[in-house]
Amino acid sequence: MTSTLGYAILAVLARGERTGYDIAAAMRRPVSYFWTARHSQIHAELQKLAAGGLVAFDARHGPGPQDKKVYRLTPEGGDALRAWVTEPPRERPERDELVLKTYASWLADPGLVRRLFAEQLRVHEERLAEYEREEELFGGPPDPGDPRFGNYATLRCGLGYERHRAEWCRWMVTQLSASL
Amino acid sequence: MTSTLGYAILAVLARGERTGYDIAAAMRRPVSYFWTARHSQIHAELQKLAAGGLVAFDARHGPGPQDKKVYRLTPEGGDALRAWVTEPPRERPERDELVLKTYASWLADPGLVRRLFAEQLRVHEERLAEYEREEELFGGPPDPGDPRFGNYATLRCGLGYERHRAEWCRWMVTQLSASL
DNA sequence: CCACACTATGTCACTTCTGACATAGTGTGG
DNA sequence: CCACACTATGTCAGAAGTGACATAGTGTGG
Repeated sequence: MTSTLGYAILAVLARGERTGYDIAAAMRRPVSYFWTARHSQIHAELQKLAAGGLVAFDARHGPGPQDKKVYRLTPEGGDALRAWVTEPPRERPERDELVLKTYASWLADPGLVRRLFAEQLRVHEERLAEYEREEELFGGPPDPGDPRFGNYATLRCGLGYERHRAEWCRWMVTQLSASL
Repeated sequence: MTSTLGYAILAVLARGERTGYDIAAAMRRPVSYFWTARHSQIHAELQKLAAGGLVAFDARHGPGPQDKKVYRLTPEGGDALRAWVTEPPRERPERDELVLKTYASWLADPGLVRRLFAEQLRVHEERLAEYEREEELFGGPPDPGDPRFGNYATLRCGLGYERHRAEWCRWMVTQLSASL
């Protein structure tokens, strides 16, 4: 019934009440690195969730032509989120533009391909450093019943992902250097 | 102009001529693990690519109500593909349902969450074993100018990804076991 | 005091992707 | 000889996601 975006929003609201704007900001750099949405999508989804009784809001005076709406989880929303969490995820199709480019890379100039991967390597190394700084702010893993466990566990995933990705880019650069 | 799916199709056709059905089959388990599309999307995209002159086809007698169409890259299609390969990829938003569930996992029953990750771990370990078998079929990395380099490099990426993912799932299971 | 960034909500046209429906020949195994 | 899987192309409704447009108050720095 509810889309995955809906659950992403519920997961954010489980941490505390937020405006649509706050939720969009939390998702801009993905909610701890794994789900993004524009505010246009979030406002629309919040209306659906409110219609379904999974979230409720108080209107308060705020800037702009409309009042601001502070959303919170309803008990039904909490139940729906809890039930969804332990259900197996649908196998989301992986779509990765860089890997697709790699698949076709034999056609292109090796020097240009090498530059592409060197640039990507830089991006992943930067992100890795950033995540490592953030990891230090946690003094080891929180308890699995603590909301902070969600943040820490997703950060661990991001950390592993960036490491894998950086290593692969480094390997690509090596391969392409050998052939020049 | 052309969508990423269009380039995915061009990348497949760069290996040789194919019918729409062949392309869909190649993408069902993603084109070497990174891009998927249904046949309904592929047929529609092939029509656009043909209209744009990036691919051409010969109709041959085949099963079904229509003739079968064997598509091939045109010189323009090859140029477009080659140019696209070395352009930086747009930062595709990451959307990962399992990581989203992790973010909300502190709300749910730790035993059920543990089961979810144990199951995911099994999936990744199986896939890893499969990829490792495939890697053995290559006797080391092909030359970067060889079409097989594309296959090998994407396989390497898949291998690294599955390893990272399995390791993370294992860590999650450990965390959730400690708290039971 | 003015410009600008930030807070805040919303609509709309458009693209992309999914899942179901529709149709039909060919080859294989029981 | 029949059922079934595979080859093969296509349409269509609807969901999901993007980017631009529209509007306006509040606080900060030069």
